Amino acid sequence: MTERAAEGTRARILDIAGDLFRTRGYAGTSIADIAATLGTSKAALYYHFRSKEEILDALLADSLAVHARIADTAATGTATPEELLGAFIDMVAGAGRLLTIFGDDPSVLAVLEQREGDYRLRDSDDLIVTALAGTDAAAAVRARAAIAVAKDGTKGVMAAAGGRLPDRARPELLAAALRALRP
Amino acid sequence: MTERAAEGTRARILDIAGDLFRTRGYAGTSIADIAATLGTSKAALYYHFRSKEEILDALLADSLAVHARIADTAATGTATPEELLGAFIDMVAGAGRLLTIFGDDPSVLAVLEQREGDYRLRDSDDLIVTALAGTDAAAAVRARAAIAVAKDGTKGVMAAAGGRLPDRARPELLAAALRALRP
DNA sequence: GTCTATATAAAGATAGAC
DNA sequence: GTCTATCTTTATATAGAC
Repeated sequence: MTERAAEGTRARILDIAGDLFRTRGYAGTSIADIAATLGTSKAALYYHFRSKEEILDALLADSLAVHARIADTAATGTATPEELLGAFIDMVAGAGRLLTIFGDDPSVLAVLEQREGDYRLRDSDDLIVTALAGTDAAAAVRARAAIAVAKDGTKGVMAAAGGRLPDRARPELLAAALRALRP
Repeated sequence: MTERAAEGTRARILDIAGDLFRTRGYAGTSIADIAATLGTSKAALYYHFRSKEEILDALLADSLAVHARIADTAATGTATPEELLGAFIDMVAGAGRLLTIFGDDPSVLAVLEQREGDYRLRDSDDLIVTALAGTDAAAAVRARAAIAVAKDGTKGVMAAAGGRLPDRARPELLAAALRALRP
């Protein structure tokens, strides 16, 4: 029963931290901020997580895994542009508040890039550009345009719609991304 | 001569701070970080700027003005989509390292949004969407897709090209943005 | 204009009681 | 599991000498 309660508290912490990290940034959010929103003391937080960075890791794990999987798929060359760009849209839409954290926050990217041997976000973006564009420079520009639609366009639509992606928006975004991709 | 030196130092501080804010985030960068890169003491910084936030303001002033001007132009309804989207590309490309600061950093947006009566970044984005799309929902999605290309697509191309926008890339991005805009 | 030294506050994190 | 109290480090910012 206590174990169950701990699970719930842990989830609430992640929920609150995700919100705060997204709106104030990772570096701009303190443990005290999270504890205050949670309604407990700072020490209570440290029962559930050993550090602020561990909270960040827990939040990023899923999103990073999804991103890596898309990059892997891209690397094999078996996926169509529709599938790749659609996967990006679904990643942003599905991760909801979580995903947007690491794409937008330099203080998060700084933490990730400082860890050597770790997963490289930018590298995997390059992989996907290559999968969409090959080696042609102009095609690479179009590929980055298409990715911008799938990621940031989706994010913009979600923000304007109050945090979720309307059903009608997905095909519209995918079609726009594909038009951006093809001359 | 001292006055001139002060001007130069001030510019160097802005240059360094812009770099650090961009890579580590505003909240993730300390005055000590800036002073260390500058090669002086922290106290020396406070001769040129009264606070860390004043440094941010100095960096943001130009970019915010440009963004507001684009929104104003959009509001009058006199500009074509080509002109609006081209202006966004030029804004990102021209501001170089500076502009990307406030679009990417939640800790910067938190500072800006906390100041009431101040310029609203998100509102002006909505203005531009309306100018590009009118009231139709599907068209609004396409407008956000086009803006994503102009802003984030440009940023992505610049990052891949080492920080500047290649000549060939501008028309390619603009064309991609326009294709995203039109069904 | 830049320095050393320091005031003051806030940060991350831990100890030990309950 | 959560608390109060506290340690340690780091942050912003200032005082006053040079």
